Parts: sequence; C-alpha cells; structure tokens
Amino acid sequence: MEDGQRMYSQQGGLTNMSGNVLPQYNMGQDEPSDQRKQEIGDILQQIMTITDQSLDEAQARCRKHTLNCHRMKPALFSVLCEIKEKTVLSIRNSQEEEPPDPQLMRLDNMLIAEGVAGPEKGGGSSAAANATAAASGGQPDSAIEHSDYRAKLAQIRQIYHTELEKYEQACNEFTTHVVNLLREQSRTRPIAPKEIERMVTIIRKKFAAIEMQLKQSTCEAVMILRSRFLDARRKRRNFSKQATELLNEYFYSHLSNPYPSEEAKEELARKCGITVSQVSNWFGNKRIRYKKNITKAQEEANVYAAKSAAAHEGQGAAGYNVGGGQAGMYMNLNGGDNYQSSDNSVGDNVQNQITPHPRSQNGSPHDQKPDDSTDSWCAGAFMQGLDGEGDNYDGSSDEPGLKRPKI
DNA sequence: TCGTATGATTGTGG
DNA sequence: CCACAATCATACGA
Repeated sequence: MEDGQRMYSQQGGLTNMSGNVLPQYNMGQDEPSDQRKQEIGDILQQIMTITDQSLDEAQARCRKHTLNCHRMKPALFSVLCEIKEKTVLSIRNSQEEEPPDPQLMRLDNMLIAEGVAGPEKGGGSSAAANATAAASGGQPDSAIEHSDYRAKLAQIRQIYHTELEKYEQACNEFTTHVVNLLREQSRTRPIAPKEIERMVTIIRKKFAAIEMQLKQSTCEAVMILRSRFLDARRKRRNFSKQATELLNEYFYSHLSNPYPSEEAKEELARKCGITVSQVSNWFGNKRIRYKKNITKAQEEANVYAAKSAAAHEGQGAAGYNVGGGQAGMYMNLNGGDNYQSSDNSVGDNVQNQITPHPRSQNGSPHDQKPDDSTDSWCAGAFMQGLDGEGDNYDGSSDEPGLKRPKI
C-alpha cells in the first residue's frame, strides 16, 4: 500500500507528462487543465491501489463499473496501451519477423516428396505411390512390399493429418480462449487490440513449434519405413527366372564383349522388368564372377550356347560348339598345368591370365565383332564364335581360329 | 541350419 | 561417371 502511494506520488510527474500527451487524444478539450490533472490523478490512484485492496465481488463489480464508466477511461486506456507497447511489446516486436525456418522447410519438402503432406488426401496418396514407384524403379517383383509400404505410409499420413488437425483445433480453441480472455480483461486492463493480435501470433508460434515436432517425428517414421522397406539390400529379391535367363542369354551371346550399351541395358531392363542400374549391377557381378570361375561359367556358357542353338535350329549351331574343346582351349590359355580345376580355387591363376577389359568401348556390343580387336575383356578369344551380332547366332562366323590371349 | 548363390553397396582407380 | 573388386546381407536349396 505504501508502495502504491509512493509510486503514485512519483507518478505526479507522469501525470504531467501525460498532460502533454493527452491533447493528442482529443480529450478534455473544454476543461481547465488543472481539473484534468486532478481527474487523471484520481483514476491512476484507483488503478494503483485496486490490486491491493481485498474486495468482495459486489464491491469489485461496483468499482469496475465506476472505472469503466469514467469519461476519462478511454483516453487513459490509450495512453497506457501506448506506454506498454513502447516498453514491453517493442521487445517482442523486434523478434517477430524471422525468416522461414530452413529446417521446417526441409521437413515440409520431405513430407510432400514422400506423399505424407500432399496437397490433398488423394493427391498425397498418389504422390506416395509415385515416390514408391520411383524408389523401386517400377519393379513388379516387389509389389507386395510396395503395397505394404504404401499401407504403412498411409498409416503415417493418417496419424500425421489427425495430429495436425488436433493441433490446429487446439490452437484455434486456445487462441479464441485467450482472445476472449484478453478482450474481457481489456475492460479493466490496458490491452490494445494490437497486443491481442500479438498474443495470437505468439500462440500460433508455439503451436507451430509443436507442429514442427510432429513433422520431425513423422519424417523420422518415414525414413525408418523407407529404410525398412525400400532398402533393396536388406530386401534382396532374386530376379525372376525369365529375367535371369534373358540376362544370361545376352551375356553369353556377347561373351567377348559383355558390356551392353545404354540402349541395350534399357532394352534388357524393360524385358526383365528391372531397372537399368540393376542390369548394370547384374552385368558387373556377372563379369566379375565369370572371370573368377571360368570353368564353371564355361559350362553355363555351353548350356546357353546349346539353348541358343536349339532356338535357332536349322541355322547351324556350329558356332556354339564350344563345349568339347573348351577345356582344352582354356588350358591353352592358361598355360595348361597352371590351371587348377577345382572349384573356387582358380582364383589367382585365372586372375593372372585374364586380360582386363579396357575402359574404352566404342559403341554398343552389337557393333562389335568378336575378334575385331585383341583387347577382349576376359581372354575372350576362346569365346569367339559364341559372340554374335545380336541374336544372329548363325554360327557362320568364319573368323580365323583362336587367338592367344595376352598373357 | 549351413553353405552357396546372388543382388546391392562400397571403395578404388582411371 | 564407369568398371572392377571386395564385401555385405539376404535368398534359397540340401
């Protein structure tokens, strides 16, 4: 109470100061300034002391009413609002304008890209499907995983949207509540509409932070889902038999140069229902494993050669008769006794014999004759005859005999 | 359950 | 960026 009084006495100066301000608000124009000061002083005193008084409800209502009805009230209200704005609110004001959070943008982008936060429910769903398809390269093999993935993603999306809605609703409810409260209080406290607005933005910001957390955890969930379902390494699927067949056919029919061109890869990918990079992987693996175990591969080569021959019956299969003399040929290539025929132990010997494939491949394999150069990828000479132009396995190649590989 | 096959990834070199 | 080599992680058959 004493404090209040002291402050009040200090505010005498303020009153004077306000006296300078008040005319701006067009108040009390027709009254002598002394009287005005007196009245303002009264009101201020009431304000300063009102909180220290214990009032029963009736009393409080009565006082409130008196205050509210006072003709000086609106003007004082404005002044106090202004002072408040200049002191407290301006600090907040300075922090208000901030650039869009890059983190939030990242999260938003990801959620949209993953089809979680799509434009609409339907759109989101198709976006999710697209994302899935893009990630898989449209591989029909893993359709089950994809539907599973999509279901899980839809679940995440559902939770996300539900939560978002909840937050939004809560935010709106809370905002309304606060606004109402402030409006109510603005009858007795100097609360300008601007301040209410500001409070609303503060609330929205708080809820935006919560929303961001939701987005973050949603992103995490999607990432986990992705890694679980779309990490092909973890979910390795063998290609279909047919696909493997096609790839093997190509490989063995281009054995002297098993480097399909981009177009050939695309074609193979299309035929096999796999991606181009899978085709590349396949050929990469095939080449390396072929080299590592040539004898076995040879047998396989013969199988495919025989198949091709059968497929092209009547065209003469002489060119595929790589079986009989093959081992001998290879022995030749490897200097005979050096070669160890036991499984998986050919490693070093073979590795030393083969001619690494040079980087430069001029054109598609279809453009290359089996023996048009000596830089075969893998001692390819003994394969000659297997290699044809495309599927033209007519065996009519009258190329000269075997070439000795570079050793 | 174990060994092998196989598709994918990683690291390296050109 | 591509090919290769090594390696990983899973699929699959015995």
